[in-house]
Amino acid sequence: MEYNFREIESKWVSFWQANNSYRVSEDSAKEKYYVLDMFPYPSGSGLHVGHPLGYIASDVLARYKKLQGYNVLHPMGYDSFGLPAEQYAIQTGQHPAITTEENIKRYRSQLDQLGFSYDWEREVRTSSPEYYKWTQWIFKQLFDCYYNEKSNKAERISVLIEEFEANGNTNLKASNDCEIEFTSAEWKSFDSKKKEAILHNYRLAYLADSWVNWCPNLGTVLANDEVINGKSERGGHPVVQKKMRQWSMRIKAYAERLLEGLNEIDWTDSLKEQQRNWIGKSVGSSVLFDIEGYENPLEVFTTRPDTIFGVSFMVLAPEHPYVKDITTEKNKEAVSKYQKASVKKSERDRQSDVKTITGENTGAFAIHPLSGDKIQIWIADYVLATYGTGAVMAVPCGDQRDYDFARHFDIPIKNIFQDVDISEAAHTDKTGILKDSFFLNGCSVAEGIKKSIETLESKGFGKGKTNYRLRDAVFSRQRYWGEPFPIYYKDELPCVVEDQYLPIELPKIDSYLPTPDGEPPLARAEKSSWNYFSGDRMEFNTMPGWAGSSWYFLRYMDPKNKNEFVSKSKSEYWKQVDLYIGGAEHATGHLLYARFWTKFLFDQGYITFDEPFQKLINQGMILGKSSFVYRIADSNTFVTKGKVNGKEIQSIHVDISLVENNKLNIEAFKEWRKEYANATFILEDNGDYICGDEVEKMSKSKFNVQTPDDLIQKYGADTLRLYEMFLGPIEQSKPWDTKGISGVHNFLRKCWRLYCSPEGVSILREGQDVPKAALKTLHKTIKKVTDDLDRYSLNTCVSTFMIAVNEFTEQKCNNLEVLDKFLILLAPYAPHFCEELWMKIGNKEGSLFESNFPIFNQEYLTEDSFDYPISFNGKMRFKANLSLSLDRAEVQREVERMEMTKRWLDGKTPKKVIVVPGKIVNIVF
RNA sequence: GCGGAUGUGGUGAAAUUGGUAGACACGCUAGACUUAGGAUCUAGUGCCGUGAGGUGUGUGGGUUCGACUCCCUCCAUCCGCACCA
Repeated sequence: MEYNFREIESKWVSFWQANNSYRVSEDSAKEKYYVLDMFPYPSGSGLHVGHPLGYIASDVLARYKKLQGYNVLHPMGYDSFGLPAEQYAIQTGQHPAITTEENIKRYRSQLDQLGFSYDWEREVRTSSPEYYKWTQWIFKQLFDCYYNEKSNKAERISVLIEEFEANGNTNLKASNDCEIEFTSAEWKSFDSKKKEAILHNYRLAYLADSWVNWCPNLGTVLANDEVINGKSERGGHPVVQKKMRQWSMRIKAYAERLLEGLNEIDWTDSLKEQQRNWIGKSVGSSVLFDIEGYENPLEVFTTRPDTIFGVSFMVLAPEHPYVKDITTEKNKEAVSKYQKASVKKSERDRQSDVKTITGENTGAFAIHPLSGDKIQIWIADYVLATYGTGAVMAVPCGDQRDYDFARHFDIPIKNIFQDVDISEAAHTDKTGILKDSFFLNGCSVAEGIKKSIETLESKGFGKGKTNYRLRDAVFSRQRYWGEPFPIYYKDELPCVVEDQYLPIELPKIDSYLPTPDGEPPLARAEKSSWNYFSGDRMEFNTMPGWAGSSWYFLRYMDPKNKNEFVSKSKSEYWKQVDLYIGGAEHATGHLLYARFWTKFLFDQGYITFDEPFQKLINQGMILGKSSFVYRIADSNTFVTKGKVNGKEIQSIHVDISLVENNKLNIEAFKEWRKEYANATFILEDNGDYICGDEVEKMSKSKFNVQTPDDLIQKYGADTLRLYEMFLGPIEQSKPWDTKGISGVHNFLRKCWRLYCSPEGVSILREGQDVPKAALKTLHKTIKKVTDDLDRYSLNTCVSTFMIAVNEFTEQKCNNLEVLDKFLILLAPYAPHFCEELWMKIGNKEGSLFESNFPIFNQEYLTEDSFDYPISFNGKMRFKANLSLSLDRAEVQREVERMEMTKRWLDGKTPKKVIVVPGKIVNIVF
């Protein structure tokens, strides 16, 4: 074999390892470039072909930037805390650390096979104590900070305490859930327990009794982004609402900055839009309604305060705290029945039941703050307790949901829009002129909103307000395999562990299940099993999966630092990630949380940038291509695709390893399953059995999973790298189909022949006169590849390489100078292949990657003539080679003189002739 | 329902600021060579038509000398959100 990829690839992998070729360090003489992959969870099944897509892309770009002279940081690590290892531990009793270690080894060997240029000395693992020490440390900083809305950043709790001591909390503007107001004197009179409880309402990491998504099957709570359509993201188990004391992160405080920050970063619109949606900002007003015979006013949030005179009833969430107090005796029974029913409903049920209108009248009345009218108060579960104030003012003429509710329960509908018919539906557009609205009469929507807020504020019945859908993130999990909290309890009061005792390591326990009384697994640990123990007990919860992944990109900069999570000088050198590649499924989880932590660390001055990922590319999902055989119903006879017509058949998934280019390997198929051993076949006329195919998600049950290992075995890593890039644009989802991989492999072989004789000896010559054609091909290729890489168009580069090799082959090019440069162009894609040829053609020492990326020179591409497409009425008819020195008029004259032109004009006179020099001629007649 | 993305040959796709639609591959057809290999080489391959030619980038319209590209309408597929007040 001429091109022995197996030998070559293992040779260069060991060379790179032996020479530490990819070790990087800070170098102020060079400009930095930080390329990052989303690190994987090391699962037991290893890498599938979808993973490397992003890794190959980032590796190509990392190598390209390195050749261009950048100091490239390109690290890799493992998000190694996670459920599967723990589930496995529960089943087998084996410590999850052991399983994790094994899985990581497998991942590492798969990654090594692909020839990535990672600096493995910088590897991080979220589950290693050296790493999670700093996750715990960051948690401590969050615990010790609150969000000051005046300075618009996180500040220390000590600053807050000073403020409390000086002024109480009356003038404070800070994100909190504190329900009481107190003066400086009152603060001082509180005992330490009460003080701590109050401070807790301000901390960015805090304990609170909150409604959480509880997944009984997983035995843990889940964050909102881990719940999809009422089921757990992992495993698809049902999720119910439960009130529990949990650690939370006050991410809501950052809602506005997380929203604004999106304008500064280069992410796709769809991703930014998803985050905007998730944050869910709405601007409006809060309005206070007095309740007849009740001391507290009812606060609602509305985005349409201009429609305040259209209010015809109020609706509270069934869980609203006022309900029990204000419901009249007569309505008590019905209301409490309704409440009970809605608590039982899971969020999923509430969602799927959008069409059914339900609700119950409390019998109480609110007083309209501006008109003084009496307004019925209802409860209904379309109002969510967790959004806004859990209460709405219903304006049926302007809101379809309120309209339907009013119709259903026969509540009067007041029309406050001029010349608008609301007999069939509400007027939901933000248009129209108000009427029957006192001082708002004649106002447009925008004027009405402004004026109504002014009036409400001046009368003390409300004020302008912005609401966010984003909720604080639950931060504890009732699990073993996660970061322990640096927290112990004294009299059930949480206390932080001093820095010197970090990390708090996971203690040994006898079983990874919850305790019989429902405590998390850590409650099983003996006091002596903890490497640090204080107070009455340690925290039994562990941190969620997103804790470690929210800051790992920073640790890569300084992975071995024992004194800081990252040194200031190193984070100042490497700064943000310049290019981040990974899947879109992290839109509202990891990518939001990482932004949040980055902003926090920025606020506290630990880093100098507040967005983690400047440019982000979402690689598309790789779908599987399944193959089918067609069995004639109730028989053991299989009919080829071309002869199915009309027969009654069953499609059966067949393992894709038995199929090549839709052609079934019949012998292998017979051996695949016992029941097929005696199968008979109806074949195509040429004797083949052709399978059907369909694009589906990759899954074991569909026999369409493709691991990179087989392909590397068969074609080599360089072929796989080129092929994955060749498939299409990186961000597009596409079916995985090995059909076509041979084309890419053949390209490498053809390229090899350009450099070497069949014996593997270089056939290149140094030439004094470099052929013009070869130079032209080379520089055309340099230009195209550089441009394409700069716009992340990785697929088109591969075509460009193919064209170049085709042209060089045709030119019989054997010029060392030209082909030497071409190797550098190709090297980011096929590093082993290029290193080998680079050495063979005479570069004896070192690695190709120490050289420089070729620079494009226009000189070699300049032509003196051009093959003009000559079109008539916009249709290209023929081509004419004309000198580029001709001006418009001269070109026109030349073209008009031509025989072909006369023929196409067919005696008619051109009305107009458009000449774009160097581009096109268009004759209009 | 709202928001985002995508629609180009038998297949993956290309066409970067409007300027030769289908590059480059796969597959297929015919042929050459070879020890009948998944090797290599040659020719062909959007569709209709023997041909000249016609036609063609999801649909219908518009702007333009010229539209895959810009504008409007509709359709389909995928993704996200969804009683959010």
